[in-house]
Amino acid sequence: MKFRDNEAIYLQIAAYVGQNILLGKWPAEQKIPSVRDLAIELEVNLNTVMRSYEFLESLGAIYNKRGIGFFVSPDGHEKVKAFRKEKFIQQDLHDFFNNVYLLDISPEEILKWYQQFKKANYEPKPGKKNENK
Amino acid sequence: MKFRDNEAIYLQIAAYVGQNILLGKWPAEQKIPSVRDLAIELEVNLNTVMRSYEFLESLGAIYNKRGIGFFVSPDGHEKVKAFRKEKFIQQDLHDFFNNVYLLDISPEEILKWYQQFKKANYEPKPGKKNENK
DNA sequence: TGTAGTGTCATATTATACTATGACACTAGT
DNA sequence: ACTAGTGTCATAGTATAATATGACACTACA
Repeated sequence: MKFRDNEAIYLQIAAYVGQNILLGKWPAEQKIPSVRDLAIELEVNLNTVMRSYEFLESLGAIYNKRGIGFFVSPDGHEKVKAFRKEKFIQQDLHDFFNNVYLLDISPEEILKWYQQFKKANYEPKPGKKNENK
Repeated sequence: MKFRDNEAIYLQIAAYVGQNILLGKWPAEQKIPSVRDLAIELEVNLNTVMRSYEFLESLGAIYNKRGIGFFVSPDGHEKVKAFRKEKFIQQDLHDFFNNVYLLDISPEEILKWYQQFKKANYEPKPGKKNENK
């Protein structure tokens, strides 16, 4: 997996897991990949994934069954959403608006780009099957 | 100065300097604070500010006069704007839209918040003078 | 010609993230 | 009972950011 260099890898992995929960790919009570499997899949160290899971567990988004693995909490979806919204409002929004203002970008242009974004990333593509992986 | 913990301090300082250039507070050919002065003002180490200035110099936004100090490049405004726009388009925009989609926030709400942001941060406040510091 | 202000360089130390590796205990299923 | 899969713990090593200091060369100016 490709990682940005401006954020800790374990937080990007937590965001990746959170996104799968938010999108419903990993529903409540479902087992998520083991720390070893996800480490191999994302090509990072086992300890790094463990740090991500510890973080998500501290949010109450996932929980652990001894000897078995990690599972999405019954209210995992809400927990992830609450955390992301908090961060979004408190941090991302201000920086984003500041850039829009300083770079002199019109709100209309932003709206247009957003429509393109949705189409490109979340529109059902009729010709494809098995988008999961 | 308060720094976020999710981005290197020297980059946040570079962004701070860049913002002053974009806002016209520090026009072309004007001398910017010495590494020592800015280090004291922002309560960081001298070396950290030097790293910020090296970075901005590599962008062509500022340049150095030996023994005197750093100055805003003739096209410093454009250089800063080009860099920020590139980063904005390539990195920030996708994450922002992704959050808007996942958190189910309406574009109309974003627009409303943006108007509030502009009023709160960039509207001239009649009662105040000497906003610089 | 001092001297204060400037950037520059070198070294050492601390903290954190990430990696690498080995060992251990718990659980499920054979 | 054995075994495979799970999380957990401990230790060590590497890289980077940030700090703390001291020393040096250049420039402007009194």
